[in-house]
Amino acid sequence: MAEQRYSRQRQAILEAVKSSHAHPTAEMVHQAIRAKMPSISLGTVYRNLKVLSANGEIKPLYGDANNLHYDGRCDDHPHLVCTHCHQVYDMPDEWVKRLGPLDEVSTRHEIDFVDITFYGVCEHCRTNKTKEVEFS
Amino acid sequence: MAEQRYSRQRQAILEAVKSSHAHPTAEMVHQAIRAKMPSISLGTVYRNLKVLSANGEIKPLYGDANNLHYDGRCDDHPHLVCTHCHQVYDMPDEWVKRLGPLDEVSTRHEIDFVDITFYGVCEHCRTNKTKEVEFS
DNA sequence: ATAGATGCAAACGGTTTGCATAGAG
DNA sequence: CTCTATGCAAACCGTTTGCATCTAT
Repeated sequence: MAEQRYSRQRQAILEAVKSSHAHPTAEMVHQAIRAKMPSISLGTVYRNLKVLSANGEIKPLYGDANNLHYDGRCDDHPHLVCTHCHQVYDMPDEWVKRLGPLDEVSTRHEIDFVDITFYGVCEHCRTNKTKEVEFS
Repeated sequence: MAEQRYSRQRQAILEAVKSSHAHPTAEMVHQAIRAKMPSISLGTVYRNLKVLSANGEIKPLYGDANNLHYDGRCDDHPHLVCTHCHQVYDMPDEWVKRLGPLDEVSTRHEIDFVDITFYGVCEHCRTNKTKEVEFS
């Protein structure tokens, strides 16, 4: 791997993802950082989210079809994707443990990691029946 | 739900997804059908994949970040996404059963279904070490 | 005859990239 | 001083959409 420099922007992006509980998208990270660093470009955010993922410092979440989200927690745990508001929630890692060791899963394929994603209606949307956003 | 007509195109698309073991993307379905129905448009394929998903006749797979795949099998089973070739494989539903009943998962959120996706290197890519495609 | 479905092509939106410049080491 | 990272804007590419036409019922 080539040498890597720790720019203010990269630091801010890592910090933003780590400190957020919302599993932010690139757009959300960009908005958040702009408050303090107005000149940061969206392209820089995208580039750094890739770099940080490759470094294993953050984790991409594929569960929401519409947008790529990122998780500051890198330990293995499931998520809930709300089919109404598209928000992503952490779930207890108990459910990952129930699967047992990954090397039992297949002898033919090499399994590196699992993703468990629950889909449903989050507690907020359950009460706020008003907002009817379509999930596709 | 509004009345629905069973066009030749829709039939062909359903048939193509059901009969494929490759968890095809819209593009793949389009190519497959073009052989026998050269005039079918990609837009029609996209529209019908949505309709058929909404009908519950096929299932969208979000596990591959790059492309939306579709599964002709609608029963609940995990998949393996190869991080080298992006191919999607079926895995035994045993792993879903290990999670236990979904209504135990959360009392706060309403859980409707789970998705378990394994990531790794498929048996084919394991032996063909030559092709080094990057997964992002 | 009447709506739903199609083909075509343009538009969309999230993400990536080329390039000149800035800035970390 | 060197070479990675940035900002900007254009390009990309998978997907959606508007519209005139076709077709299943």
